[in-house]
Amino acid sequence: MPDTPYSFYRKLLSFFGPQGWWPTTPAGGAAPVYRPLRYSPATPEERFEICAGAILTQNTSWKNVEKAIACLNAAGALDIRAIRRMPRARLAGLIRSSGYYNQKAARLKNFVSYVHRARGGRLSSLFAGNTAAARSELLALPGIGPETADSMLLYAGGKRVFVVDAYTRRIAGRRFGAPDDYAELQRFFEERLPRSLKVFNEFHALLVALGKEYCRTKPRCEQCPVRRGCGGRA
DNA sequence: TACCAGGTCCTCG
DNA sequence: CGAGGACATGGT
Repeated sequence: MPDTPYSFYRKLLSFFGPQGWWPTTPAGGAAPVYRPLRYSPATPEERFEICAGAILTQNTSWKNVEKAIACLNAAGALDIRAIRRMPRARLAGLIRSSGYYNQKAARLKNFVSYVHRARGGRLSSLFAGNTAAARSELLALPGIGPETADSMLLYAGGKRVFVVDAYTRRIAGRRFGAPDDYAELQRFFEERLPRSLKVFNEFHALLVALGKEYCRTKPRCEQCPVRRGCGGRA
């Protein structure tokens, strides 16, 4: 019997366990850590770190991003005002390990100026209001596309938004024959899942876990923990 | 050595 | 509108 998106989610959760997304740096800590079973960021600092991480991880492995975040943190620059005041070239140096550092430095600076100018320096004001409106404002910023915006809304804002990434596309295509287009694929999942922040939070993280280890470009179906119920389409 | 990684934007045809 | 390229580091 083929899985529904929700039964598929439950299998992934029981195999991999809670993923603790989005990782953030503990007070006094050196690098981000995963925090299982917390589905909304507690502090404004965590919210900002998540937004910054969402930009830094664009088409880049999280390992490289962790280093960049650790450097920012060590420089006292995991902070809206600090980044707003920092020269772009210095910021680029701090985030060097995350790749595309010139672009990403510009994107980060654009993001913090927006938060300063339009949100009085408070990210919470962005997430406190209408979600669709917040999403539009984010998408209007240079270097923030649908996945980055939705990651911010879900993991920094605690909004019930389904995040689509490359793994989601690959897995949903193979398993469900789901559409490839961002908005259509997002709706595919949102229409078929319970209205639960936990499910949206964990599901995306679990798809990344499956995509990294098993449902890769060259899939490892023999070892896949959820091969039963998989259509195995292109 | 190539290829890939928790994308986005720009340019062509 | 869709394909193709630029952006860049670090791991396998």
